[in-house]
Amino acid sequence: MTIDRLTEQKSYFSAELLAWYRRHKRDLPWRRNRNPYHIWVSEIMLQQTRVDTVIPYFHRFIEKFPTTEALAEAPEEEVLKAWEGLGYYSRARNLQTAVREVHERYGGVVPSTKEEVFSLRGVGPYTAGAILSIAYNQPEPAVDGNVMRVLSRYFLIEEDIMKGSTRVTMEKLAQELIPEGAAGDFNQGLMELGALVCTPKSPNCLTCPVMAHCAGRAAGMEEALPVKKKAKPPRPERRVVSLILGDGPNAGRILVRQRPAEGLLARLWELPHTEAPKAGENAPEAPLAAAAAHEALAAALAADGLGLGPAAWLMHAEHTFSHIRWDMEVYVCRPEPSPLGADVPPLLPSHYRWIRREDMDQLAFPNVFLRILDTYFES
DNA sequence: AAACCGGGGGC
DNA sequence: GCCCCAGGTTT
Repeated sequence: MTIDRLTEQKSYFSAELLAWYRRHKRDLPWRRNRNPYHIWVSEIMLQQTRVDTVIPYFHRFIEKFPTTEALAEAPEEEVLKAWEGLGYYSRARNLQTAVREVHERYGGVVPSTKEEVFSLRGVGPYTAGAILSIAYNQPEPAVDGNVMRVLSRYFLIEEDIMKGSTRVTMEKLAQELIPEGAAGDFNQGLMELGALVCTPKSPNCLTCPVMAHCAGRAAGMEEALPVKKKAKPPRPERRVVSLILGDGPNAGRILVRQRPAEGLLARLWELPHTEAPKAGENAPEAPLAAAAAHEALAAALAADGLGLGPAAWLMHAEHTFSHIRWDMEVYVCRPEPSPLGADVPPLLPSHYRWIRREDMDQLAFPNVFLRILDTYFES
């Protein structure tokens, strides 16, 4: 009786990849122990974010919130500040929500069953598998972008990896491949191979531990895989931004506001800004007239009870999110002189605040506003 | 299934 | 400029 070819290809892959990982694994901060909380934090930070970006954030975060209890008890604004610049801020708020749940329901111990881990806020199929396999060495698959790329090449799978059904197929396959008793190392090896060898472009097949049985390589398809439908381009939005300098008791301060609790950049702080009138269909790239910019800004601020004085153009800024592209013109402004005199500034809605530059240490700003403020303060 | 949700690095 | 990254939630 002969072992069929697919079975041989699988067992070869499992054994060689595991051995390769144990020889080549990088020394990463979250690999220094098996603290489930550390593993968890690292996996949330690593969602859609590169290892090199995460490392300094991980160190600072664990230093500031060393335990689930510390994170559960921290003010949300401190957590957001620690996340500032990482993006996808719902990850931070969901993580704190989930940690509080771990305290209320599981006595502060990160649970170790699939149902319980998966039910935690911000923990989906990938992260649940990662926590269970890496922290608890349970034989659960952890299929991320790296794993889909590696498996699609090695097994020559041409399904669109953007489809949910493909991920399910990959999870079944990945689970079958886990060597007995080595789920954590194997899953990390799969991702490590994707990050270091089986890269999206120009994979280093000649150094790959499983090249000998790689069907994608044998077919000359490694560069064409995985098959992935193209994403829609982000829709453009033209925005006008105000950097408002205070006078009277607010001299030396700038006006900032906190974003709503839901939606884009939820609860982060920003310079007041508003969407500018759409450019005409026939001239979408025409520069926005200064007068039109001031009018839009003044109208938006008037709705919050603040009058806007003259404005001087400062800079252009662009920022691209996954689904929106902000095309911004920034103006330096003064408040409209108060009818009661400069010593009695008008009352502001509670989500606005006059701050000094030092106060920014306490508030989380999206990177695009940090860049604008840096430019202003350095000029 | 598609949209929403950031930001940066590599080429 | 484009891709895509140790994805999850909502609609």
